[in-house]
Amino acid sequence: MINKPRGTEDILPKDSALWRKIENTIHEVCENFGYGEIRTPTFEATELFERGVGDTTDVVQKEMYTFLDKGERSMTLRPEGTASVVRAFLENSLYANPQPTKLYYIIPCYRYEKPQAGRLREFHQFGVEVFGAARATVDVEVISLAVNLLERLGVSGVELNINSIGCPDCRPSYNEKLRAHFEARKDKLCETCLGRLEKNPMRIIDCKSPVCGEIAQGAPKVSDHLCESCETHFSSVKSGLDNLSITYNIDPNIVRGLDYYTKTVFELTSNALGAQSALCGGGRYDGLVTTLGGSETPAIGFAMGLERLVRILGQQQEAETNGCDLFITTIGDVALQAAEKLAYTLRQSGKSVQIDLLGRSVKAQMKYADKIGAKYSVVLGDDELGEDKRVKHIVNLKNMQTGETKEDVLIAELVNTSDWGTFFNE
RNA sequence: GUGGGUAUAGCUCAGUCGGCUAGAGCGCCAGAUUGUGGCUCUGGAGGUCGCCGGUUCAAUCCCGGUUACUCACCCCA
Repeated sequence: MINKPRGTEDILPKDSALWRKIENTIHEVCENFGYGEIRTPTFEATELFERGVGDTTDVVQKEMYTFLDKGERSMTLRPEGTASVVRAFLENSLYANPQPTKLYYIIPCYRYEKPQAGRLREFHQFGVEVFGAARATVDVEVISLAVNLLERLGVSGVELNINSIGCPDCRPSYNEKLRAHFEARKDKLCETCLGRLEKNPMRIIDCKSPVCGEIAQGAPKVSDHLCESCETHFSSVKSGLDNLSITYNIDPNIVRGLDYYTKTVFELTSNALGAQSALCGGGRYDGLVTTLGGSETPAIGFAMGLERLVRILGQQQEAETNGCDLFITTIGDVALQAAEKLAYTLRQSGKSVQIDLLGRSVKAQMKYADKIGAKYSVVLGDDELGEDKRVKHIVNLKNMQTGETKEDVLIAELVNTSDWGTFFNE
């Protein structure tokens, strides 16, 4: 017996309806907001993520599926979507189109992590990226898109948390103050935080170790050290959200684990998720396009975890059965041939029809029709076939919900009627 | 990568203070007079008791290891 790889999931027919509903809603919302879908490769040159995501991050340092291809090139299964989209934006010169460029994607991502509730090695993200627009209006639009998606899906109990983490103008001086603060207490910091001290001291604030957390309590806050431009940007974002009546909390501890973020960062969390409560995370990344070799281009985006969304919605609602419109019960092989033909005709015209595939008794076939949720059924046997074993064109149509039977229905009538409920005056 | 919990039928779980052919409920399949489902009844199939090793006359049960699942930490969606 070969099992699925650790941290992967089979999505079975009973769940795929919910997945499709989510995906369809995503396409609708993005259409309404004017975003175009982009599809990029599942694997990319490893260097793209090292430079794009940042080589100080855990994602790059220890969670990537990296391998050498037959040409000895280092390739990596994408751990997230943003770096690829930026690469595609530059490689396809999308900046030459009318700006801004508004993109979205639904993709599988791969991270070598230890699986847990809401965390898998292969998982799916819905993400949105906007290039070439620096104003707070975009931040608000992007956030409102995420909020509206959850509204349309009927996800409840979600909180929006926002913060600003500054820009290349104000971050260096803030980082110096932070570094000074932590440097003085260096001996108490955990090992990972010692590494962060040099490369990215802001991430120490995020550290969950109790000692580091305590030291971080007294650390200077980003919000008190924003430059004027970041300050006004952040307040525009806030008033923009107020304008749309979107409620939010300001959470100074959101720092984001990916190095590329600047200014606005935000996340949507749900209390229905357990420890991995983040449903959606994102923010502005004005420096990333330059890092990946493009000219200076402001950008913002987010990613939403689809498995986490499914987890919430799966708790909220019953899975629908796919059912079928008509089950044709058959007696004997001649009748089966007639049934195959009738089923094929009806299926061609868009009806969902099933026939017996196991050669079972009439009773067992009816039982099966009931179990799969057939709305109507007919029986095809000698009585319907006539003397020359050709179909006489008359059947009894049974309404499986009410048990009512409509006798002597012409097969032609059955084929030509779009709603069989009319046979029962429904 | 670190820590806790769990591992017996397709599913949810009993159970054996170590001892004859390992159980229940649900599900699946079949039957309850000949061509009609849902309720009920009867029967059946299905388990190397996660895997390897140790202790023992004897292990599904005790011990060690291992793997998987799961939850949490870290990190993140």
